[in-house]
Amino acid sequence: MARAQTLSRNQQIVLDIIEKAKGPLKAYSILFNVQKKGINAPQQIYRALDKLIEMGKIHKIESKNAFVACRSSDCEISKATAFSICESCEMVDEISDAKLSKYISSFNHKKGMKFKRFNLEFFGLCKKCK
Amino acid sequence: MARAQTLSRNQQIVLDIIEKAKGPLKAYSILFNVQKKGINAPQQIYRALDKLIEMGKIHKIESKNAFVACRSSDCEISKATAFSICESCEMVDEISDAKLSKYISSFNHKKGMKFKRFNLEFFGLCKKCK
DNA sequence: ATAACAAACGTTATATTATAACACTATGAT
DNA sequence: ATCATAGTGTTATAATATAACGTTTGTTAT
Repeated sequence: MARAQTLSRNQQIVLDIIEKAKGPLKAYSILFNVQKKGINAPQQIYRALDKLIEMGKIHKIESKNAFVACRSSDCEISKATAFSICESCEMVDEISDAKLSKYISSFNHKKGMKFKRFNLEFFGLCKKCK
Repeated sequence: MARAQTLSRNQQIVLDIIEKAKGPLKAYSILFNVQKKGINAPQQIYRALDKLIEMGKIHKIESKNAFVACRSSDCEISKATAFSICESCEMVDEISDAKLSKYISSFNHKKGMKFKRFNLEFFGLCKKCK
């Protein structure tokens, strides 16, 4: 059996940094921030990121190649993610709206494809930047 | 004034390749395919791609760093894109479903952000791969 | 027609993002 | 104890994307 929720040393270090951050972090910026803790190579970061994503602890913002902590306790499996992204200040906010998520999840493609998961990214200007 | 819909030489070359392709193409695979036509550098590809995206002729599949031709004549401005992506064969299909698009477009974030555009990517197994 | 401006081009160099491969270590299950 | 699995550290390299510069072409206004 896989260890239930225990994080490995590197996973914990990477998660801590991402959770403390105000916005999305890039892999190499994480790397630079943890070199004092003895992590030296991109591989170590990417491996931790992969696992954290699998566990639903973080999400990747695909349009930015950046990573944010998951704030909505109910998406452990990360199969329905939605974000709002400010095109000016780059702020990212996770949207957890049950209705929206349910609506999209129940969408069925004509061509017979069954969806396991979706990712939705909204773009605009946040309150501040407007 | 910008030229209405005329494509430049490089833009046309790149668009042709993408339109002929059965699936999403990566920038460097486009590059390798057009070297015989005198395009030698990534810059030339990326510049064409940027313009084609602006014009709504192609879309970027963010989760794959790949590009597909736009098949739905009504998204010239590319502000509401949705794709289904097979996790096995990598097939990508543009979804144009007015109802879905309308529903998502009309979604308003609590935090006061006004959305200009969204991109939705569904993942699963296509008919063949199931 | 031509000057002025904007868009596109070609090129070299470099930055950024991500993975391959290999040997080693720690942990958990039987 | 031993076997399997997950995690680690490291070097090297692949893949994706942009910066910067000077030139050429196309469009617009005069």
